[in-house]
Amino acid sequence: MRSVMVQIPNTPTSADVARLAGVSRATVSYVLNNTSAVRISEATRRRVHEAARELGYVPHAAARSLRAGHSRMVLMPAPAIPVGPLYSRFLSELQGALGRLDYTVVQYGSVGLEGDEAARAWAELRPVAVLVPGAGLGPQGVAVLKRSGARAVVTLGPGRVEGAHALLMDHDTVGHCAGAHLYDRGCRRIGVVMPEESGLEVYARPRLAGVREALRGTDAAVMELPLAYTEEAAAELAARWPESGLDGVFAYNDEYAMLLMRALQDEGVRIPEDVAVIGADDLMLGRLLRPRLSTVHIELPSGRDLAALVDRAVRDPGGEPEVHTVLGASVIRRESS
Amino acid sequence: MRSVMVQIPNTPTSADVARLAGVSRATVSYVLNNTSAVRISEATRRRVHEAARELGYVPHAAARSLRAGHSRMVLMPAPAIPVGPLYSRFLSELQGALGRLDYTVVQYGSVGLEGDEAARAWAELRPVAVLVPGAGLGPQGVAVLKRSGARAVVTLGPGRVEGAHALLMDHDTVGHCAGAHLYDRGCRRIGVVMPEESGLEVYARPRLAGVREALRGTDAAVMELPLAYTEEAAAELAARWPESGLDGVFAYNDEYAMLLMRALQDEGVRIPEDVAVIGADDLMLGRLLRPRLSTVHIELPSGRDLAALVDRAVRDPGGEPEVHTVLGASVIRRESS
DNA sequence: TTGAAAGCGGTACCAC
DNA sequence: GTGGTACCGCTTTCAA
Repeated sequence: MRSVMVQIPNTPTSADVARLAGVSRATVSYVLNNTSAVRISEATRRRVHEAARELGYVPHAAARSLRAGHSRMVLMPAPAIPVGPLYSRFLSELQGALGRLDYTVVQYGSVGLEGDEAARAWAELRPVAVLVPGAGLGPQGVAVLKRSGARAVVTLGPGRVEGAHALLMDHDTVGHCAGAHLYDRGCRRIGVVMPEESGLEVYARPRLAGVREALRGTDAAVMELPLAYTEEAAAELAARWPESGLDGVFAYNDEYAMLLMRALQDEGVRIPEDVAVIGADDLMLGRLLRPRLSTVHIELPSGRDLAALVDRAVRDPGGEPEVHTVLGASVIRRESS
Repeated sequence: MRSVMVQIPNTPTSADVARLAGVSRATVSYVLNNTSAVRISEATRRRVHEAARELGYVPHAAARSLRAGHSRMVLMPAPAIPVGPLYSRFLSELQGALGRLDYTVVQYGSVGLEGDEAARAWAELRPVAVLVPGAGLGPQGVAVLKRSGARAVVTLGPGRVEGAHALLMDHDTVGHCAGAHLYDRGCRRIGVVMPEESGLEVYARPRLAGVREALRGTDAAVMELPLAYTEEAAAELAARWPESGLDGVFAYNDEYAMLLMRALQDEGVRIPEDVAVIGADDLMLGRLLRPRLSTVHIELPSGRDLAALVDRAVRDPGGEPEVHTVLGASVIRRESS
């Protein structure tokens, strides 16, 4: 004896609530928003709440923000590639922190949209703030967003963009750490793994540059090692290893390091005696390898700090763009180097 | 000589465009939306486009959908825990497919919101469809969403919910595969790793149940092995291994399998001679372990199929909820079992 | 071919 | 204390 009501009822509006409670729409608004500037009798309050509950009334965010002239929506593009536990934690923390500040975090599925074109799509939602990881957003994009009401645009990536706040996450540092470490360990012919998977160049290039920089002016040579994330590619690379004469390698990250280490070991190359290996990201799996993997530990900014920056920027949109360097990198030496 | 204009201009509206182009707002709307029901002279078209470009006009999505009475927004909760490459791929594919069907995919940061409470928050955005992975959404939540205009609610998880379409991803199957395989390999005392990390019970419990089911009525015994994702916890578990008498273990997934294998090997337990190990998810790392890790390969539904389901449901909201079983599982035997 | 105007749902000012 | 009402930006009928 359920679902006697087959007809899907229209979405209830505040007018419906008002009618059912026998009051005006204004009163409904006052009650449901606890407007302090106006006093409503307890009896009326109850009637309104009761009516809203009965109808299952849910306010219409679009109507509200249209009227208010602004929203509390913080928009980020949804990551297109798998993100590791590090970044994932950071995201959760950020969402939690922004949520506590009463912002709504929304990740926009921007598959197939590029840079400033994406910015237009985001701008249609009139977010109060936009957080953009990676490069790809240009000054034009920032301008579009600001003109459409975004009070804060924050980039998280390698460089700063005119008009936007920046959390500089310069992966040069990561490569620099790795390069310096390998050099200290006595390596003079150093390979740097460059993943062939698309979407990773953003991190791979700066890391390579960092290694180069760390070794500039020394007697060490740097060699790029393009590598697809497959056993075959790794085996092929390992087969050519002896003739390469490499005595050290920065494997881009721990996962590529594991792939490469396995291939090298299968080939009879000894780690670290024949070649020192270091990864990055300090993933659990590095500790589980034998020899244990040396790695560059990366410290992302705290989600709470970024949330605070966003809030500050929203409250004072006129302020100078803040620029913070937030990517900490430090070598964790284990057994592979 | 840049930024002479310091004053932040107000967000341009279609009225501004109309004024600049010397036409009415209606005409602006016609032109920018390519309304076919009405013919606008080429000259006017150009003037409007020109004006829009010059002002950097971006339409206001909220106003538009308020007027239209519906949006093209497909909402999903943003994952709170790190997602693996499998699910990540699935998400990208889904976003791409929905994007091609002209939907906008938005992931709502629902950190700290529970089930039907979250549903209310989502409903405020008046999405045309809602996709909810996992359990946690009850019939009430579905009702709230539908009443607020969602034309399709799809759950992706272990069970179905009254009123919602369901993509049944029953992880029992995964455990069942693993259990049956271990039994076939001769195991009779079988351990099942239960991750202690929160958020994973949703998958762990059904997988355990699947193992139990596969072994029901046989002479094999099943034992739960709570395990935190740390080396210490794994070492402790491995230390107690001999007395446990286990000869087979389903390690929840490949990552926990790697953790456990390492601890067991460090303890001198031989794999697969002393104990057979199988993981799940068919991650690359399983192929890199020695012995190579047997695993349960999991087949998620195609993003395109789900996108099609959503589109169908949106076009025909009255239709019976579709229920599909979409989780394929098959054992990939390698060397660890 | 173009314009005037109503109205989507909510908020907040001003009367009563 | 409560109600009437103008208005946020956009679409779409109806008239001209």
